[in-house]
Amino acid sequence: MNDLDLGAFIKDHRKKADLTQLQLADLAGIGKTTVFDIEKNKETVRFNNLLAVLQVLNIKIEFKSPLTK
Amino acid sequence: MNDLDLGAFIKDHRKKADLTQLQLADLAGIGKTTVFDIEKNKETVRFNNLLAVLQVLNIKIEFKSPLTK
DNA sequence: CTAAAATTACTGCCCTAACAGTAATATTTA
DNA sequence: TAAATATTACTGTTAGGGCAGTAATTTTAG
Repeated sequence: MNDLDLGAFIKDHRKKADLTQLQLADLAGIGKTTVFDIEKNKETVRFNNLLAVLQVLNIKIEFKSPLTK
Repeated sequence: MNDLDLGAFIKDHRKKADLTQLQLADLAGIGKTTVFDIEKNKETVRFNNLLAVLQVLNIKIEFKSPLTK
């Protein structure tokens, strides 16, 4: 599917936002362990936690199919 | 963020693929209850389970930020 | 180099997502 | 219409994600 390294992508954006993992976790309202897991590409994280992180970093998520392309 | 109704979006694609929830669940390797939850927009589902469903339906996920736009 | 900060890693507990089974509705088909 | 199928809903059990706390390692700042 998307072989993008989402963890690295998020980490990069966090750095550019000048946030530590703990700060990002607090802003997203989740635990620091979860932020760490997400940046480590742990896919078993809950979708809402991932969304919370993306929202803080102003990253939008899009879904595309051959139908909607 | 994306105020798309992801559940309805997935359901629509499942219908177009002519799959029942149970068939989709089996193809994705997850339980039928989880498919039901996803179509009901339960955001606390695990990201990997959502990805499995998207993959079966040939839906790609993209992440966009003002930086990568 | 040294000190401070951040990241990575591990632990144990709690909570709940995931699941199969079942049943009640809803929808589709004959 | 009735029968078959699919969806929605609920339940009890189980596996593991989430979390704070802690500590070790790495990175950054002075």
